[in-house]
Amino acid sequence: MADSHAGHDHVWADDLTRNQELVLGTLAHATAPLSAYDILDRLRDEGLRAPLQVYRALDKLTERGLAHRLESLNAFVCCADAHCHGDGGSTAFAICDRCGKVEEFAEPAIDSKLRSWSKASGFVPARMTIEIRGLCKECSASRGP
Amino acid sequence: MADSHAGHDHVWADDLTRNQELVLGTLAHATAPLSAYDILDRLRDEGLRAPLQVYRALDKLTERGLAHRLESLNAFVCCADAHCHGDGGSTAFAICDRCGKVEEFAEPAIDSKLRSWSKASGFVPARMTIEIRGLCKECSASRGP
DNA sequence: GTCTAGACGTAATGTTATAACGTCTTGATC
DNA sequence: GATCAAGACGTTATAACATTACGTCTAGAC
Ligand SMILES: [Zn+2]
Ligand SMILES: [Zn+2]
Ligand SMILES: [Zn+2]
Ligand SMILES: [Zn+2]
Repeated sequence: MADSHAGHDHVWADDLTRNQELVLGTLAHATAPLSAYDILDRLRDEGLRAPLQVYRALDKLTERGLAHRLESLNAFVCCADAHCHGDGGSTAFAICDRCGKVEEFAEPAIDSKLRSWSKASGFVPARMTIEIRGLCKECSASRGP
Repeated sequence: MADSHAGHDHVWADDLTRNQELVLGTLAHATAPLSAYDILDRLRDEGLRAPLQVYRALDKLTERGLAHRLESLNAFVCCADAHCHGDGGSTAFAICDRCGKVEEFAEPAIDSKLRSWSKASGFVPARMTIEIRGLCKECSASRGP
């Protein structure tokens, strides 16, 4: 095969490897966060056989901000915010415990509060995790007032 | 043994079980977060043999706010803030990637921002995770200007 | 005394993540 | 064009984290 990894249906970046594209594509089509093993299962037909192939791709994708790891779930989502990639600001996630839907949002005021606490404490931040678990609008509506 | 589990050196609550006291005591004496298996290893001499004994105690302790789970580390710490226990407000953690030290702090403004985002979005929050990874004051000082 | 709820002990298993090794491709350098 | 270095890749094995399932024991309610 001369032309590598053709057949994808969206381009996120021009220099992703085949495995990275496969993993990102899988995340993009998912409606809920996927664990690395979920992703692996969905890519068996594409030839992936080992967890490490997925973890390596996820490492690169999260480094570049094209995907995010949800720490409270040990799972991954495709970045939903074009402005988010690599702007250094922290991103927050609201995760529905019932349907799995994830909303990615930025609250600059939160980021700024965390930074000012850090500055005051002498702590040098490298990475921030902000996750809310609960019920999304639809799921809470279907459970009573 | 008539009098159950004597010999501890601090009382956090009057109704902890023996396993819960052992686990909380272990966390209280640690200088960095401990995984469930770390805790288990330190309690072999007290008779604990299985992970579940530790996980069950941790579940109860975290429910009551006497210990906290650090999601980005899959590890646990003793609660460091007497005001924190069960006040419903979210607690934030700054975790040093070099020495492991954890600082627990409350930023009501952050909590309030997250709640107002939730209200505006129709999301019903149940639990919030706020963790900053980086270098503590001492560790960043010993690494250059 | 009987019943029940909850903590406990144990074994087995499931899930998430990394270590260690060698190969292959690509692109720079000589 | 040969050599070299960096980095993606494939594979196996293993480590680290967490839960399911089942039976026992005790304390308190009735
Ligand atoms: Zn994003
Ligand atoms: Zn939902
Ligand atoms: Zn606390
Ligand atoms: Zn430190």
